[in-house]
Amino acid sequence: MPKVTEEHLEARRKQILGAASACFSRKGFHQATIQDICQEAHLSPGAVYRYFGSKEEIIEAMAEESLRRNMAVIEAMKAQGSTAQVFDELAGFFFSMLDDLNKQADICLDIELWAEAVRNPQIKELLRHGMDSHRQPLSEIILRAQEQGEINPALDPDAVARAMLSLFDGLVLQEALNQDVDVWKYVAVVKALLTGDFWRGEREV
Amino acid sequence: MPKVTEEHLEARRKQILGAASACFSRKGFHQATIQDICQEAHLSPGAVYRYFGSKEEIIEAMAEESLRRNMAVIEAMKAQGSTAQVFDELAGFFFSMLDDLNKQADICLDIELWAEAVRNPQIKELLRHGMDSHRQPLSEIILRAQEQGEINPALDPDAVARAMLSLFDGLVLQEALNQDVDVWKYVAVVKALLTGDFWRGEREV
Amino acid sequence: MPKVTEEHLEARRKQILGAASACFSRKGFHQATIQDICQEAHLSPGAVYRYFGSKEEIIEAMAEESLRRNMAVIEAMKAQGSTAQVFDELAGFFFSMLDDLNKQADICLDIELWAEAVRNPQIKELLRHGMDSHRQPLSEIILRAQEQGEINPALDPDAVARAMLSLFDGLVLQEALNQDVDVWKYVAVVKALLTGDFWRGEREV
Amino acid sequence: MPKVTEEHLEARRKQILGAASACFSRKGFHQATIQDICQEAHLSPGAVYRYFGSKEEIIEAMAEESLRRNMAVIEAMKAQGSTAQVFDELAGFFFSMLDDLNKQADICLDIELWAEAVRNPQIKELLRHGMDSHRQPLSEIILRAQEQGEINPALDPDAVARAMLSLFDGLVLQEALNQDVDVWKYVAVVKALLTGDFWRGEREV
DNA sequence: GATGAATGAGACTTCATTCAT
DNA sequence: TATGAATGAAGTCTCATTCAT
Repeated sequence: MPKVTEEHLEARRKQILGAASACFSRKGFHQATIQDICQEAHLSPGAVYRYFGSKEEIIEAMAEESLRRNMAVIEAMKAQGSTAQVFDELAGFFFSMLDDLNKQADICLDIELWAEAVRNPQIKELLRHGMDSHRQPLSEIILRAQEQGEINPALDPDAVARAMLSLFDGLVLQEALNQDVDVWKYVAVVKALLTGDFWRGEREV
Repeated sequence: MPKVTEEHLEARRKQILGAASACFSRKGFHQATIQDICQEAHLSPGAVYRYFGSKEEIIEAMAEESLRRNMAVIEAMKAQGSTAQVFDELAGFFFSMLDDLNKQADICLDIELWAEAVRNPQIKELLRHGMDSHRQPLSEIILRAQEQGEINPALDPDAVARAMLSLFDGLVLQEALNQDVDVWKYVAVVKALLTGDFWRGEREV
Repeated sequence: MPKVTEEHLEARRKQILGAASACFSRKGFHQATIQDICQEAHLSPGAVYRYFGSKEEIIEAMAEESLRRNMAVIEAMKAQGSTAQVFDELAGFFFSMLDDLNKQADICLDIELWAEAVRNPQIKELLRHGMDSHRQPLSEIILRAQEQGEINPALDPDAVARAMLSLFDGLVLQEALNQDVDVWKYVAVVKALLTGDFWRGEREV
Repeated sequence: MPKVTEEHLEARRKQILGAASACFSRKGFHQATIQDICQEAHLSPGAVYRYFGSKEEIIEAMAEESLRRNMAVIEAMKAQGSTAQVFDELAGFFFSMLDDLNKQADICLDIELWAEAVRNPQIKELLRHGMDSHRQPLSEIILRAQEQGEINPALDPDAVARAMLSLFDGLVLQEALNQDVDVWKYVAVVKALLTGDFWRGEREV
């Protein structure tokens, strides 16, 4: 019955990855132990090692899953056409982070992944690819906006996309350090920056 | 010979912290071992433990030193008066990062600290304080610019400051993942965002 | 297989405590290493730490076990009625020490525990409780003998009990220093002291 | 100037041994560190190692000194003639222990030495010799008392001496475990045992 | 003689991983 | 498949001892 096995395998992997996420976000990759994960997953070490060859592999699988989640969000963004809508989507993106109960855990994992990427080429490649996947559609949107005279054509679309990603990742970091950050005010600033409402306050935000 | 002691003590601490920085940026806090640091510093474990009570203490001392360095930069920024000059200083800030040979190592350490802060209250407090120290002078500059009608008064100055910090930290992260990032183009975008040259390309960058 | 667990756990604890006893009696608590114990028990450090949280815990568990053994002996003593029988029991107590092949090892452990008690409140409490448990039944026997006019009623029963314990512990110490002590002659003296045959030799011993 | 050197050497040794006593009685031989002793003696490790070749040597020198002190007491005892006086001396011995402010520290050291003797042949030899030196004069006194018909001649004088030493060492142990022991009542019992006042209470104590 | 910084072997403990059941 | 006891390498830290000053 390979089908049962297949489903079972996938279910177990999810179970383990979920437990791993919880542990990693609580303790970090290198301070969470396999035993921690086993306890969280209600599994024995032997069982875990049936589905993953090493702790390293769990970390990588978790990173992939984490990126897959983020990717889905950006896919939605890409679908939109007008520049204005992109900004709304971006705002929506920020908002959606806030409503998620697991926000703080996800933030912790993200930052943990940043640190891991610095030294683990596998993870670095994953994150870089994830970032590229975000940046490229943004780049295209920018380019189109420049062609339509909406955005300063002298700017490098790629650099603009990078700046936009920075505005997101920077907030992630700030929330990690201080849970009291007022995200809505921050989003207002981001909108203002991108729409030209920042410099001289002629319009309402 | 107490005369030697004071200088010597400080020199050794620097020696150890330097070695620790190197190891931590290469391997991360929790994967770099005390032995690694000893080898890098050409010292024995016993010697290291004469100057620091634990690995934890080394990490914290290193974090403090790292923040002290960053702090100096922002002090310069605070001194300036006009809004335009602030942006130049900011650009200068970006530039200075590039000229430093240790850039990559510093970036790695920064990100490592972000991850550590998530779980180590001691480090979190340090980073939060460092960020506050950067944000507050920025906030004041923004506020002044708003009073002079240069910046949209509807925006929260604090949130603006946060956005500016994001533009910096976000670049740090992107450089960590990809050393080929064109910082100059990125800086151009940041300037455009802050000066209003972003939306519609009426002025030169 | 939870069926194995309970028995197995207890068996392993005993195995480890046995090995620990051997090592401790050979080298002392602070000079016997965990590695020594592991070798003696044919176990790895990891296995030992599955059953005891620390070396300290092993010492305490061993102390408890040691006292439990001694306690059993005194229980027998308590059961007897006449004063004469108490002395026979006491003699029996001395004898039983001699027949045990592990005598020397037990003596070493006892003395080691005395020294440990001086500085380890946990152990001190254990030993004190053990001594109290010996002293109290003795006290009662003395008191009864005083009421029956057998023993000088001016003496404090508790102090008498202490003196009797001293006669035992003192021999333990002397055997530790010199294995050639003639225990039988010593027991004869103890009997003489307690029965009044000491002063002037009117009766046989 | 060899004379100065000689005095100096002796003074330093005493200083170090004094500090060592304090540390050893507080922490035990194997948990007190050379650094502890240095701090207590206001000396550097280098200085200590000029006067003693190793920690081991310090322990042995301390043991010797400790025994020399005890020896002096017993010498006084030996001088007395009548059996009654011996008992008074013995009582005096107990009393003198009580008045000494350092009593508790000395008790700790004694017990520490017992434990050390179990494993260190040097120390064992020292203690054994110390005990023999106490036992022999006692033996002779007993023998004389037996010849004069005061003490049961069927008893082995040596075993009697051992019992008397036990009564002393046993109290040392009990005081170590419980500082509230009433030494006076204990001494009364010892006297009663040795004078025949124990069995049947015809006389006052 | 004295200092105290430095050494480095070795102690305790942890934890990723394996394997008999 | 699953278990969880066992392994043992490796990590952090200590401390007796040495030696340049």
